[in-house]
Amino acid sequence: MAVFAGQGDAGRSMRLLWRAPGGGAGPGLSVDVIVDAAIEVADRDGMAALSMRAVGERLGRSAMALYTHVPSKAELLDLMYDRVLGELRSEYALDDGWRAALRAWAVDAREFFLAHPWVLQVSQARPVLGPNEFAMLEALVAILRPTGLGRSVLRGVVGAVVQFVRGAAGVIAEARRAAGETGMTDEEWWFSRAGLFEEVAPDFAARFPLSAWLGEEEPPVVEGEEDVPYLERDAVGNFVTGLEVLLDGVEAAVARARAGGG
Amino acid sequence: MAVFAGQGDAGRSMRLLWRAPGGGAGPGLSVDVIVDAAIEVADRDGMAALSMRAVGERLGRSAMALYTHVPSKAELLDLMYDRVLGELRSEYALDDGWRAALRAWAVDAREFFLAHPWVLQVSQARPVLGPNEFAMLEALVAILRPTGLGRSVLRGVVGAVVQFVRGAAGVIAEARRAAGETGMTDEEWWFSRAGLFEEVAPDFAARFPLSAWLGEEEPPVVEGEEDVPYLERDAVGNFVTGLEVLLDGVEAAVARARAGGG
DNA sequence: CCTGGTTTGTTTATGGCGTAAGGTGCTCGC
DNA sequence: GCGAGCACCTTACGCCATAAACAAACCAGG
Repeated sequence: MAVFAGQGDAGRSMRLLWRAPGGGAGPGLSVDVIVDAAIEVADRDGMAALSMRAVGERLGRSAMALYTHVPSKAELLDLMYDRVLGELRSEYALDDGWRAALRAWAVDAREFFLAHPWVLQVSQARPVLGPNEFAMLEALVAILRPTGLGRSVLRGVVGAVVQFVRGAAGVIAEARRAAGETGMTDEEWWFSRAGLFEEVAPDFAARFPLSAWLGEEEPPVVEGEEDVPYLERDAVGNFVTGLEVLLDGVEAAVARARAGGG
Repeated sequence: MAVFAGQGDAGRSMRLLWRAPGGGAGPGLSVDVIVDAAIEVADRDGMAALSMRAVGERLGRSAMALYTHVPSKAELLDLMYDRVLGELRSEYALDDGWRAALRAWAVDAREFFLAHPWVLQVSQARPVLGPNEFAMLEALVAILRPTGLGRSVLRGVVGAVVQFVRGAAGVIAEARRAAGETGMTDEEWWFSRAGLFEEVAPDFAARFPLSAWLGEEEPPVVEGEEDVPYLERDAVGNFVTGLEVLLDGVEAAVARARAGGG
């Protein structure tokens, strides 16, 4: 389920988020050490495997030892989330125009979400409001603001781009996780499924002709990505295509703003 | 976390998905009764509260009683997912053009996701492949195919629209859930947070000027939706704006396809 | 030096979870 | 009448987050 974080002591949580990092780097535990360990666990084994026990074990301590430094698992998640967002690039050159910059942002963000897929499972509502979340927003607005887009359209565009990238990355992330968990490649899974499919729904093509048509052709292999597995290749292709469609939409909004606004 | 379903006996799962519904409506349990009860639990209390014990209790049985009819919680989720997708409209009139139809689809889908927010937490990769999932896809393609879009662009468009709607609905759903869980309205939460914010990050406007600018103005109240809470109003506005941007992008793709394809 | 309070960690316990294993009684086909 | 199989039960295991109580290590003031 989407984990909902930050229900605990709001003040303590916010103070931890915005405090200067570092602090006492002694032999004992510290917030930073715990957050790093938790991120490693989540990166390697996924959100489902992120437990206080697992994090404690990685640090050679008990689960309860963490509670001295971190109020609860929910706040720990907030901290992990904001920490890891710091990896995102915060500036994009506009030399080649906003479209190239926004495309680069989307590709980087997709890469980021794939490196830390658990981030996609952190709730978006009532956001964490940490500094790095704002840094990410700042980067996006810096790309889009010079286009002359108004505040409300810009909000919509930012939302659409973020949702699209999150969703597209999520499909890829889940394909990878499934491959890891089942020990089955995409191809194996897909063809085993296809066999069952004919047994169980022999009239598929008649009942769902358009879906059948849509699935008829395999996704093409892009150069430099010859070893990308089946479902993921599909998802990557859809990401690239969908992103350009979305960018076209932004382009139209920009044109309208420039025509209307001066 | 996103729940990954369907790891069990693939054959049994598929057979359950594609079987004729109904069957013996005796006094005992049945797959349909269990699936309905599980959907009720998930709709009312959310994915986190969906446990075999909870479903059993709702039916006056033990948790283990369910296992006679359903192989595991994962397959139950598959069945819930496909069953509930059946609520979506499967046909959209094209009298007012594909754009109006696609907009209607998006609005309906958002409504659907808000009625069953747990659906957003079911994995998208290695899809469930139930009949109603294909029915949904069929409806979308039926809207877009007459535009003359090619297979690969159409895939990208479908993906982009679905991701966008899912993401936008997710934000709203999580805002609602948060309000319910914390017993705090969006306004209360937001203003309590804003107070902390000034204490903890007094230089916010200087560090993140663009984010500050973006947040300066409150979202307008749309007529007929005067009582929609704060964060949700914001999210709904972004949905409407973002959707039109996306539709503009699709429009550009359609124009290109018509120019190039004949 | 000692002493007392604070900090950092431990162990233990409670109530949840999914589900394996093994039991009980009812309903059929013969 | 009787054995088989079904529907359902209780129990148990190993996870989970975290509350509560306790121990050891540090530091300050005398």
